[in-house]
Amino acid sequence: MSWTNERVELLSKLWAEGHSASQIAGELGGVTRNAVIGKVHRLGLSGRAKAPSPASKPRRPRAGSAAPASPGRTGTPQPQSQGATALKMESAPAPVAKPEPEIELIAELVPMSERATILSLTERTCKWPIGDPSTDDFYFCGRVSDANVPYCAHHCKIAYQPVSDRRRNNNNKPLAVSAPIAAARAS
DNA sequence: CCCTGATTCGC
DNA sequence: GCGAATCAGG
Repeated sequence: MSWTNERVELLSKLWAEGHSASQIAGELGGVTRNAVIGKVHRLGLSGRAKAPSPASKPRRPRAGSAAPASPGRTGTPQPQSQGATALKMESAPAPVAKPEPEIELIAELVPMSERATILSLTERTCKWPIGDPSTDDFYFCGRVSDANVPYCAHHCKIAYQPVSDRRRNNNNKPLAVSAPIAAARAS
């Protein structure tokens, strides 16, 4: 697959929204996260919020051709950009930052950057449905979950509530009680 | 271990 | 230009 204008545009959009490279790769399809990262760099839209790390990164000395070369690196600072393409992207940095520190209390509020579409769900993403599946504002929680566990920690608490300890008998085993669908309706 | 992005370099 | 391999960090 090649990087068509549309794919590049979608890549730029998702990247700007804070999606991870793997998520973007998953939604684009046909590419790996490495491809996405590579493209992101080539497009020059990398380094989002990344301070110049102190000291590290001698970079791999991979055997074989050693390209020492690094003498005169002075000169052109590279203006970059020059979007000749017909991208309608409004290069709005939009700092956004991180606003919500407490997601716990807010029942169904997942940051845009973490929301998942049906296509980006994996074995370790929360599949808790949020919203009405019949509308376009529907999405899955998408936060990380343990392998093979369908929901993130937060939604597991909702999905697997103790069968109530009223019964002094015992049974500590968590039982699946209400289907998330019910909760989804309510939200 | 899982994940993240960053970088290099053969193609 | 592309992206696998690799690296470095969480």
